[in-house]
Amino acid sequence: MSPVDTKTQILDVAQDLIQRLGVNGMSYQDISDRVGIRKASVHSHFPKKDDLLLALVERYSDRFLRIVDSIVASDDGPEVKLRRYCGLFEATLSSGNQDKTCLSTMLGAETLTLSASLVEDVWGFCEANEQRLATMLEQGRQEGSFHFSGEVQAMAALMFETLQGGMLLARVRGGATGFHQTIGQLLQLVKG
Amino acid sequence: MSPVDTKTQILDVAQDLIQRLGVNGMSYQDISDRVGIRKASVHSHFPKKDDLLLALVERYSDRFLRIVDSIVASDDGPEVKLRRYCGLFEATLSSGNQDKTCLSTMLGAETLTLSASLVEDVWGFCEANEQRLATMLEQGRQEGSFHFSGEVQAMAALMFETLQGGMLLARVRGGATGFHQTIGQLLQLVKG
DNA sequence: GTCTATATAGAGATAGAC
DNA sequence: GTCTATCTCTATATAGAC
Repeated sequence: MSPVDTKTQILDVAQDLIQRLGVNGMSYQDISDRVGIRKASVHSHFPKKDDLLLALVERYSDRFLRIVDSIVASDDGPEVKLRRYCGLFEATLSSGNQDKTCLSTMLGAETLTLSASLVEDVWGFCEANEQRLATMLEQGRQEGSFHFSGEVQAMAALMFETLQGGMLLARVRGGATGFHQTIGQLLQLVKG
Repeated sequence: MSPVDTKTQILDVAQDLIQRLGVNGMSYQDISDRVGIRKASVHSHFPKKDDLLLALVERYSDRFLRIVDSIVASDDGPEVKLRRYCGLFEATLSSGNQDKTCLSTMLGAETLTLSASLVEDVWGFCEANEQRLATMLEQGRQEGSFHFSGEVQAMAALMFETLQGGMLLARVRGGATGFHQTIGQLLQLVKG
């Protein structure tokens, strides 16, 4: 077994490709080229593309939510927590080969071309994020540092949607400056 | 010439397919099937896929911004203007075969697989929308009905990003209820 | 402008040898 | 697990007849 086993390498490469090009903009050939194996070998690990995608979303969701939960559970104040949470998306955008969106952003765009179970998993990831956001917003309200109007749940959903849309637009604009500005604006709105 | 000429039919069908499935989820075959002509005939109108896409974005942008400008120029109050503007995106989501995103949302996701000139046109569309939003927000501030904190330009960008992200998420959720709620929340934040 | 026919390339996927 | 080889389908695109 190499330092990183092939299955992991396949997932790593696939994730990078999908976050940048989308599911329908990437192929098994692209994966095998980068991993340095043959297309058939990729199929032996993930027979169908949907198998790969399901495994990928599960891994991505677990990893991401684990980090989010560590932020929520930390003893930072609510505002710092929100900043750190938003920072995860900024980090995604600039990581690796650059210009990556959140996996759920890309799969969200391609929803109508994906299997029902995959969409369900993406939905679960989004729901989980909104729940974590709602928790942080609730903490800030009770603590007295957040003063936004409207329901906590609605504000959480809005924040997640803004982050998703912001990542898309950052790539169209060709830079992360606008996305950074949006996050600043978002936090200002939350503080009220 | 039929009541609707073929070139227009091609653009109509292509737009519907792309707004739902994306550029990379749709083909010339799909278009020709629905228009009722042969694939080669589609190529005679738009030799390369990029020709079709450029024509499509131009038409979409012109039409959409024309409606937006009529809203901006109307004698409605700033809040009604914003509501009407957001209503355009809600209408898109529910129109025709349902589950459509804004064209720029879909092309934004696929940015890294598209030609530079096409991305530039998408960028222009987004910029134009943010400008119109900034105008409406500025009017509301001067009139005294909007009290959000932060720069007008930053708030305009945030609004557009939220609408784009909201359309994506609406499809993942399988309904427009959440998107409608988000627009309500957005307007509440603007009023401050 | 639309058609038939075709070129070329790439997709996802499987069989079977090593 | 990885390979070669192959299957089948579909993609974009063009040539040339009607």
